[in-house]
Amino acid sequence: MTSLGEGEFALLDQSWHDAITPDAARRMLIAAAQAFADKGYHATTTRDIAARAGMSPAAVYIHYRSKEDLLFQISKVGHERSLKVLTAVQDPNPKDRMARTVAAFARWHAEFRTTARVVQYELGSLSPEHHAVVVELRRKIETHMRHIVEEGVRTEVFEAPDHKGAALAVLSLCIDVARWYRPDGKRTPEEIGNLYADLVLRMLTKP
Amino acid sequence: MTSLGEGEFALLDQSWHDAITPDAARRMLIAAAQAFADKGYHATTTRDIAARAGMSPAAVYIHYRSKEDLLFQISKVGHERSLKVLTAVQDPNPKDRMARTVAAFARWHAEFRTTARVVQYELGSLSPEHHAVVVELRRKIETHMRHIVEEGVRTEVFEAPDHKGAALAVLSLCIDVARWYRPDGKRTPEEIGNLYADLVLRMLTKP
DNA sequence: GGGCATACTAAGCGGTTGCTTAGGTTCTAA
DNA sequence: TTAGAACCTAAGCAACCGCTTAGTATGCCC
Repeated sequence: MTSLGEGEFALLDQSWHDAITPDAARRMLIAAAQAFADKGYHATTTRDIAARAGMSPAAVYIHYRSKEDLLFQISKVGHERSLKVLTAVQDPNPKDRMARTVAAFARWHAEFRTTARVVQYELGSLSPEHHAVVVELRRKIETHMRHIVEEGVRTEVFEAPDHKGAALAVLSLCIDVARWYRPDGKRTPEEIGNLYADLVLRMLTKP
Repeated sequence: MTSLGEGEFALLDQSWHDAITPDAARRMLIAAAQAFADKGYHATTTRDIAARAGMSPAAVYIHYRSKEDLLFQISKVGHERSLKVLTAVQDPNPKDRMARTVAAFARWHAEFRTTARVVQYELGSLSPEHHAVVVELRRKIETHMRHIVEEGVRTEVFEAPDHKGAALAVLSLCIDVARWYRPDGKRTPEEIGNLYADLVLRMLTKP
């Protein structure tokens, strides 16, 4: 329901710069992402997207096949980004690895809340073929988190009766940041990441 | 995308029995709740709701002013139910109180996933007036959880540098159950409640 | 300058949307 | 037996949807 405009656009424009060209196509995609995050995919019209991008309704179809294609591009690249953020951390210490991973993943869901909301809440609107592509990326995310939990349990620093359930809960906690985070709130994305890293370590660490 | 039909309908019908009469109005509301939970408010048509309830499209408007009115009834009663579940637990021991509250709240979000999804993910589709009503109920939910955290911190069984942040994280964890829970999964709502109660106590308890 | 690809707009088409209207059926009670 | 309330349907209206078509402006190579 809220939009920050200038500052948020600049952040997203930079974020999508290497993935989407030319400029007009990227502007259209960012406009779509903001509209989808704000009102939801089905409540957003192609005229709405075009207006946000400062172009005519027909301009959408020069760069994209359909409204659903626009959603798929955002969802696919968004999922790839969040997977990259999750897997980027490498640390020999299981506790440090978990803490840094959770901090980065939770932070991403706050900082790139616009993209994250589309990634997490609009998968049901994808076509069956596109849905399958995205589900595969989500499977990788779950597997990776489960491995971090299991590494900690194996080295006896973590304690979890249900590895998969614990991994799911950790991911769930981070993902839900995209739902409640507001850019005008008093916690910065970095602070949220640190708070969550601390909470998760408490949750998992063997006493 | 999945629907269980018979069994789920019976559960919801019983759940809404005292709040919505007559029968036809309740059938319509349950049909709407299932459709909204399944596909989202904006992707659901009034013809779709009527068909699920086994009636003609015009029948919707005998019992409800508009499609948005249907959403408001579900959202309002749903919020009241989840607040009641949260506040029902009374226990002199802060740890037991938190454990039982989290277990009940998380369990509710699994068991009544259909209602919970509408409650948690469709607030943005309410009219400004109806949105305000629901936001007030949400404020009460947050306040209540913060008080439970603060009671534990005061009696020195919990440890949390940021009371409000911790309460938000606990609620967030429970709420997100509505997103990932599947009735055909291997964990029962009760098991999820117990798992989550354990995780939250570990998160908050002073070592 | 001429030929041509790229990027865009104005206008609008067929289909769907939320909702209304006019009318019919069933039930209760005097 | 009949008046009237409650409940439901068939048909359809105005507005809006995603998307297409026909045509225009701009830049680039020869």
